[in-house]
Amino acid sequence: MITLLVVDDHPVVRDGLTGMLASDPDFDVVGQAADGAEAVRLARTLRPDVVLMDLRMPGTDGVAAIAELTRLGVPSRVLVLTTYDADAYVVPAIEAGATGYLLKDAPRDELLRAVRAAARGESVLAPSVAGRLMHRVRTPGAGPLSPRELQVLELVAAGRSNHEAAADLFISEATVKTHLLNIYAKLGVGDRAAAVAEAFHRGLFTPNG
Amino acid sequence: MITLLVVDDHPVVRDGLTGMLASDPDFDVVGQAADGAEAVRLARTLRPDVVLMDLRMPGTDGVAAIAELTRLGVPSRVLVLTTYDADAYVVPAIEAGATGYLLKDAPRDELLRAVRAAARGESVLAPSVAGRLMHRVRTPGAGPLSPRELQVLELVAAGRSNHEAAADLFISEATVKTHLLNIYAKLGVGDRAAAVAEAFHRGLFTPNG
DNA sequence: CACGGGATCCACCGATCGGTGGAGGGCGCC
DNA sequence: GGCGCCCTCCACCGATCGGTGGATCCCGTG
Repeated sequence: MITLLVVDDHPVVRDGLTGMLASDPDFDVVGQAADGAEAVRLARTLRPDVVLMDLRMPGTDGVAAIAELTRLGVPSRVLVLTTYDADAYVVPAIEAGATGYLLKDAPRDELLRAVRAAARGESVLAPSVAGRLMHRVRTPGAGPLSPRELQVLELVAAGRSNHEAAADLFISEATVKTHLLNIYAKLGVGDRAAAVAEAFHRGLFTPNG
Repeated sequence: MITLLVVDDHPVVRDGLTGMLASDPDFDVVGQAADGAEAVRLARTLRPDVVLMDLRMPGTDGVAAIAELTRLGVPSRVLVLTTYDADAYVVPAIEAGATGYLLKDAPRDELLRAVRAAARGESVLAPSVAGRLMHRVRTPGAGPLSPRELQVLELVAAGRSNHEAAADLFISEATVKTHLLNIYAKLGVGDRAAAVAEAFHRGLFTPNG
């Protein structure tokens, strides 16, 4: 018997997962949470075998929740289940201590197999996610953007010129340009427009009307 | 008794919706589909009262499916249920003939109420979606990008210079610049980087690793 | 302590871009 | 036919940007 905690901000998905898992007598969903903070609270008291965790949630997000569980030494295995397979989600989630990473378009039986595997402590990765990880280890110099670089890129995406961005950050325009050159190198692009596009592709930015 | 067709490419969501609706004796889920083409096929034969339709799906997407149902004169009401509330989805879906537009983070009871309302032929809109529509009517000159403009913007997002983009499209650089100026005006931005960001925000571009 | 990395700054140059103010042809709709 | 929209093209200018090749400071790790 495997006990589970289902974490997702969409009620539809929570119910879907719970229902799907309830159809199998091996599984017992002992709790549900709609955000990261609630997830940590419930995981600490319920101590489920597996936590099915979405990443993008209002308030405390999934990665922060995973890190917190790891820090607290909660023995539950965390299986990430999300729609997004962007770099910016995959790597931090695994670094934070996730046991597996699945995408929501996974078929029913694959999900059930993954939960069983996670309960045994095995690592389960969706194919595209695995590919992303391989690519990551094979690309050494392409580290992530520093916080400052991300700030600069956000301003650029907001239409600020180098000069304006410098004023916003209380630094010189030269520094902004240096940051941008480093950003281009890290993202493998040649200008600010492509850098913004790449930031969206990597999940550094999230589209929000 | 309200008959329903559930359309979503995620098995988890399909099951979640079906389960949620099955708990109420007024509803009867008579079919499920994983993409737009299947949705049209099933809707024609099953003739459900309401079609719960996701928009982003592999193959035929939701908007195309809605348009096809309208064209065929299928009497089912279509209630869009998706994660995305970007301009580029909302307006086309409603133009295509959707009766309502809900977001997946809607609570359980709101969803049930919306389905009943849709079955009666009433229009139901999520608050943020309604806001978008209001804004749309209040902003007259801000029409959508033309196909050509979208092409240009895509090239710019890919890091092409005006000169390179012109070569790609077999037009002069002057034309590319004209298109870009029109794009800036339509998107309400001042440079190419901000235009790319705005395109992602409006759902004109979709992030994809 | 030494090393590396992040953040800051400078001067200088050529290339590119944003902006103006036009113009003409084609297509669909009323 | 006229109107509007889309696509196309031109010349010119100032502002901005990309790129080079440095430099200093601070901080945390080994």
